[in-house]
Amino acid sequence: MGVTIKDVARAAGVSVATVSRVLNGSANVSASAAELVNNAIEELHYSPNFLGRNLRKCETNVILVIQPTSVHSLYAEIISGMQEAASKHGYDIIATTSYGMGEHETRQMKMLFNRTVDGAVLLGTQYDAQTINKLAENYDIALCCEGIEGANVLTVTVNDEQAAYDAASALIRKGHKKIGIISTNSDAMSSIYREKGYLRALEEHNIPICQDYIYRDSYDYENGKKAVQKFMALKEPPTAVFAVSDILAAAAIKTTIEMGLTVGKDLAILGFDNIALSEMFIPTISTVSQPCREMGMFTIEKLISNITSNEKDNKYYKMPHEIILRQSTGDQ
Amino acid sequence: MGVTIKDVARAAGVSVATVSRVLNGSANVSASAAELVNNAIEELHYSPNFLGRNLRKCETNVILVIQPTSVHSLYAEIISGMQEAASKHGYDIIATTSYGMGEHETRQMKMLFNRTVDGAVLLGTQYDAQTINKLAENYDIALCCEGIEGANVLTVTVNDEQAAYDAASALIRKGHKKIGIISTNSDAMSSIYREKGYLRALEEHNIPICQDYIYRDSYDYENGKKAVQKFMALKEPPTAVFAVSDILAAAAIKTTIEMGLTVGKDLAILGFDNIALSEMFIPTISTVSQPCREMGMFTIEKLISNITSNEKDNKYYKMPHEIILRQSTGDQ
DNA sequence: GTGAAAGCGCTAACAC
DNA sequence: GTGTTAGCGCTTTCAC
Repeated sequence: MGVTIKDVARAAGVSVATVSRVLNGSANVSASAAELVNNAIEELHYSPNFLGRNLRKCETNVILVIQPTSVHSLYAEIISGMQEAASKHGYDIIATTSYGMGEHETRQMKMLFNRTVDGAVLLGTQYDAQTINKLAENYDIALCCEGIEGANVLTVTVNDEQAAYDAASALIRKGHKKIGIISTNSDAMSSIYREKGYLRALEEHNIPICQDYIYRDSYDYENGKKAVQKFMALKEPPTAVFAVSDILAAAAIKTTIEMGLTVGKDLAILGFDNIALSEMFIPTISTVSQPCREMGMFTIEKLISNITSNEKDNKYYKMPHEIILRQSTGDQ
Repeated sequence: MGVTIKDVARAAGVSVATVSRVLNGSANVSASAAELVNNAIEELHYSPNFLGRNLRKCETNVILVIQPTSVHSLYAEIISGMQEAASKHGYDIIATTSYGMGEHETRQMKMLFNRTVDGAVLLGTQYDAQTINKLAENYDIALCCEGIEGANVLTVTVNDEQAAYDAASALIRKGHKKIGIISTNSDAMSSIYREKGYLRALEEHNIPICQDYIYRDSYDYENGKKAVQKFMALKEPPTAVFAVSDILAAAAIKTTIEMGLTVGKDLAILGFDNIALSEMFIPTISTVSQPCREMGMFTIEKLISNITSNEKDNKYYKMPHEIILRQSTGDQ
């Protein structure tokens, strides 16, 4: 093994306690002793072994973030915000990817159980409310981006229902009456609530709901294509489409163009997430923007506060969204 | 603190050694004792504290991966391959993001120095060869995707020079003689070698090199735009462009279209990386594909072998690339 | 202001 | 096959 606190103590001619005090910035150490210690540290290239420290202190100052996928720049932004907030409090963020698979998630969550990390944030999870609630009894966890019905745990998301309502309303305001939705058949709350918001917008504007205008499948890129193909084969195809993700919107746009139609004119398309792609795409994609960095920061602030205090905040926080109209709805 | 090995031992009526043996699958334990222990573990919901275990064993079975950015699906793919290889050997991968900033990278590398992880992979680093070499004396590290001139450490990349040569040659084979390159002014070896490969292709095909056809700036999306604007303002604009990244290529494509030109016809554009975007984009982007998953897997295999053995493999491995021609070069 | 020593949870020699 | 025990590197109480 490498050089330990003992070696430093010996080299500096002080006790390990004094070295430890210097290491931890304790006030009770004389300037002369501190200098001896710091010189020894320098000389020996000493770096404290955190396994020892963490074991002793029963804390690691590390927070685990489990993301369902890492190709999604949405999560990258959120994690970036998390990192900023964490470092402000002396914490580190480490990220793993579950690929939406429970087995991976469970394996990664072991870092929480085996005390390798102090807390965990789940950006979408395979666990159900009951499991989450049981975990939350013993560990500090938070949900971000994706809530779970019945989970009594710190949660931070946008108001998906309202966001989708606003998105559909924006399309209605542009004169559309035949509006399709590309949704998912997953049991993800975000998706369900976005569908609800879409329906409420139609209802409140006295637009009859048409089941043919509702397409449900997985989040996969491919399904944006299938949805548009299905929609456009209808006798009365929609003139606008709301997709619950920008990836689906991108696929929808691509398919629309391949059909020889003009996006934003023949068919308006509006997505969700405002990922990097959305602004790069041709045409640029209208979308609902989530305050990613802020959500990440807020989640970590709250989680660290839960970790360090003994009164747990298990509230459900909803952050403000924003509708961004670009070329794919004929704007800009 | 939670329940410890002692609690389990007491509950099972055995010693901690026996519990430890069961935990670690040691053969020297009777079936009856094992059952007692397993029951106690179940009952108490015991999960071993890895801080204790890791401290004792001087290993964590965790490998740190530092990526310069997390919005890049290229890295996501590589890390996915790493995860697959790691779990095969009972290791976990944790990822952090440096945002290309040395201070972050240094802070994250502390996990290596303080023994929180057994090894580290750098997907592009701010460190210079000298620093890397010094680190490599005491720690197991690997470079993936981006090599460093003079670094004597396990490195896995594609053959950037040859890949760029092949890319430019593909354009030449399509009849282009006026070929621009959108490169970077960073000191990243990948970028430098891609430029070299481009130059060699022109030379070997007796095409004179034109300095006006070489645009250098940062990797930022914006610069793909600027490059095309500069190229197209020339008296003799290029008919093809090779960009050292797909992001730059995407920007170049977008700008070309905005200029009223047809990509693949008026201007052929070929990128590098084959990220998810490249196939989604309109038009689809011709590119050089790196074997991301394989590179990730291979890097981890080698790194774990370095960690567990005492003869270090510090070789530089070059993985095979592939040229993929799509719509942006007028193919498909 | 400083040192001695206990102990965090675990593994692995060693003894039986 | 099982238990006792030392000790991994560190922090922190307690004495002085």
